[in-house]
Amino acid sequence: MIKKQERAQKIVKNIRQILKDADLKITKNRLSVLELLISNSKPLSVEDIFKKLKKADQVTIYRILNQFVLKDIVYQTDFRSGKAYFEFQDHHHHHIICKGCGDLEEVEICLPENFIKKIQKNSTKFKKVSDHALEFFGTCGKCSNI
Amino acid sequence: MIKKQERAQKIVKNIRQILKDADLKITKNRLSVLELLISNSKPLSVEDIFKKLKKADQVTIYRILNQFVLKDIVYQTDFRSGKAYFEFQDHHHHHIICKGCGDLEEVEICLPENFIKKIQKNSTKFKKVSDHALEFFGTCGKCSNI
DNA sequence: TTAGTTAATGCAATTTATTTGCATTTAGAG
DNA sequence: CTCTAAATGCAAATAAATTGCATTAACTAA
Repeated sequence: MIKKQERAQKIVKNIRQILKDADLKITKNRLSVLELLISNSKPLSVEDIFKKLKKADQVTIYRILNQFVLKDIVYQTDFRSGKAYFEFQDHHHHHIICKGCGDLEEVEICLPENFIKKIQKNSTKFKKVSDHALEFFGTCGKCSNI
Repeated sequence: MIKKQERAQKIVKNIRQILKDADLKITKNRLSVLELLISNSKPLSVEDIFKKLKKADQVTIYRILNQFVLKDIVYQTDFRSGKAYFEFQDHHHHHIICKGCGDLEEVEICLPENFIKKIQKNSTKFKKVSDHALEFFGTCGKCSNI
């Protein structure tokens, strides 16, 4: 019990610190959105967050997430679904998404070191690559048996 | 002059063949959408195509593009812009997109051979990875000087 | 601790992207 | 050339995201 409480306090403390570090005011909405993203390992849509929180307006969630993305607190991805998904980035990773059911799995492998360097070298317009989106698509076990 | 005409005829012939191979009826709209995508090297949005063609309804363009994607004739990407972009895929490649102005450049490098294999091996849910989206983001020369 | 300023929020309305329904037209098989 | 099913255009609907503005809450400094 104590352990769980301590852990919870630690997380809350971290969340506050994250907001402070990003020069964002500490508000109830920001805390709960960030806490939700941290405790959920999967990417969440605005709708997902709205349904789980209930107290915050959908517009506020949009605004908070856009700020978080600008401040590099959360990572935004699209999975060819027509809407944005958001994820807390404690470690860089990618996903495989099922074309059938949309289920997803984390992929821990990332691009080789020299990959980005090579791209920067070969580019005429770009000197610096700051970021990349890499998503894999496939069919999961369940869907391939249907 | 003759050369240009011959080339044009050849392209048109190819376009017709592409549609036939995909079991799609040859219609004026499909021909012009596909021709536009082939002659343009850059990914185009529905709006882009609509403005350039003028004769086809926007809804028809949506429907045509969705069919083309299903038939693997064109490739759909999002560049974190909130709308879909479409590109004729004569060769597999990726892009760098400027965070400032949205300008983009093709990237010819692709994932190493063993990369996909490794992912399939490590995955618990997925046996087969059929496809991937890889986009790089950065700041182009023009925008980094502003 | 409190007053004051600025930013955050909620609500309504709008914009933008995409999809759907249905009547009309057209491509292509026979 | 005719017939049928699919393609198209138009209107309307749905979905995702943004904007304007009045109200509220968070931080700063006294």
